[in-house]
Amino acid sequence: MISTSSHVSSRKPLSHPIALNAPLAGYGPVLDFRDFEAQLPEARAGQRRGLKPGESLFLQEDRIECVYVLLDGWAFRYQDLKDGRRQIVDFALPGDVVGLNEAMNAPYGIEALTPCSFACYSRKSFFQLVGRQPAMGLALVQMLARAEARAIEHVTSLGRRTARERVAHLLLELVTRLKRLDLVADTKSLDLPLMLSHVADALGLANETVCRCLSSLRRDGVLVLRERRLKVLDLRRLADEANLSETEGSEPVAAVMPARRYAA
Amino acid sequence: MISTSSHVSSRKPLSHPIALNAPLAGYGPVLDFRDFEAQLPEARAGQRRGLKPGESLFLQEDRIECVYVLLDGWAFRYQDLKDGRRQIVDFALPGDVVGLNEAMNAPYGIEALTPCSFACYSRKSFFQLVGRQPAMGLALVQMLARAEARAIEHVTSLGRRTARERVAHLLLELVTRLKRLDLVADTKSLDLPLMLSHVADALGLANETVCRCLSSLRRDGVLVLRERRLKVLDLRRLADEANLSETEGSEPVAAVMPARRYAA
DNA sequence: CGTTAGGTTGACGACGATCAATGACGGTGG
DNA sequence: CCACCGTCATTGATCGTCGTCAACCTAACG
Repeated sequence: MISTSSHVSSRKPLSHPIALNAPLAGYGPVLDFRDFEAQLPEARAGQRRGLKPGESLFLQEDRIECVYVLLDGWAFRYQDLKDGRRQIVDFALPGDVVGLNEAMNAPYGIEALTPCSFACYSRKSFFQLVGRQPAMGLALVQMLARAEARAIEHVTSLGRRTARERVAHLLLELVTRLKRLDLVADTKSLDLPLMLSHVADALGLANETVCRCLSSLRRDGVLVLRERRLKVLDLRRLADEANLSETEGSEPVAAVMPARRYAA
Repeated sequence: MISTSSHVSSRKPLSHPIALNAPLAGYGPVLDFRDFEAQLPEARAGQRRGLKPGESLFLQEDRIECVYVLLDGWAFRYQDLKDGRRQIVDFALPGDVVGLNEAMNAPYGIEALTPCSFACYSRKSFFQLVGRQPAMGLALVQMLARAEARAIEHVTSLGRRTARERVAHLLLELVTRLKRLDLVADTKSLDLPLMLSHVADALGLANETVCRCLSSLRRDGVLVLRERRLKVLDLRRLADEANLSETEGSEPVAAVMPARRYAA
């Protein structure tokens, strides 16, 4: 494991529960569906579903009836090939919604990376509830937009980036998302509940290759991996290593990462 | 070009314009947004935007205001890296909607592959119109679900399939989509307005590699590429070559492809 | 005709996969 | 407490797929 601890701190609640006039701009305060859940009257709260690391929320091919909001923990979506190889498609972090726009049978499975807690809604009640909270409709669109942007970046990574760039890019993405969610205490140090095999399966690489890339990034002073805890020493460098797309370079990354160089 | 002709036949209208009680099942009759457009009273029709092959609807990084429905032609979404490499993220076929859930700035550009015609709507009026046509809300969700499934397959392809498998998989995907849209006259022969470089950029390969894969698939009797027109000789074989995901094998593919073996 | 864009084929090299051995760590049971 | 085991990380050696470079071909077009 890159990280020993498989727990993810439950975050602090927002100061004011829901910003009703959230700006449409993509990079305003983050609304996520944990707020949605917090807002609901008791009776409306979704049924809970807890998962231990390694357990599945549903399997590829399962008929899925529900929309799930990940309240706490990390999970991932994956797809298996007939020949047994696995591809991790996306990581789900607290606030992410899964099972939203599938047809009948999910083309992927969901597996917990840490202990997870999901809220489950029938499609119907989910949309009813969203309809009742106008800000949540907006949040939903924003979330889908971010998920799609990530999917696109993922395709680009696998298609056009070297192994080292892919690793750097994934780490950068995760750091960025965690920051958005206020899940990183310290800017530089964070727990990723990932094994080499998860990173490898996400990036279309072999475990050994990921290991070598991490080692070389460490040798080059970009990060430290000690006692199974990842410290990013130099975010700017990491971004350089990631060979970002033209869009990525500009706003979102910059907005989330105050340019912070060597000087501690 | 794999295909000489860059025109795409405009399809026949549905016999009955909109099936209001479309089954929720993913594989019922295909509703697409060309119907939506056809249904609108004159005054509501979106403004038209025509594109010639190679022209862009918008560029990566552009602020996009509109939702676009592709009425006719082929286009593709792409992303450029800082070092100049390009990745094609997705192909858009008639009936596809683009620009739907972006935040402010598109993380990708759109370029026409054939002469294209788009209908443009402001976000607001698009959602109003969709709200007025209940079946279209359903169609929208189905379309998004299919697009997401494709994105996932794309990630899996790039991550875990060999060059040959990727090429077979892409061809299969395109054949399947064209059939769904009634855009293939003959089962076995079809025009793909693609150059090697498009396939290569979509699959994260070099032009030469794509060329070699196509040649070898031809040698092996899976397809024919004569006078720049692609004929698929053996869909079943093609599906075998594609190393499908566990889900893909079953329904959607099978439903669209009547099992058709060697015997002509 | 010459020019150009794109397709095809071969030779070669590099990046990353695979195979294998070893190390580090945690858990379990004697 | 220590021996044993299983899981995962690490490192080295070798191999294969695919990218790169280069030459040539073909078709379209002025």
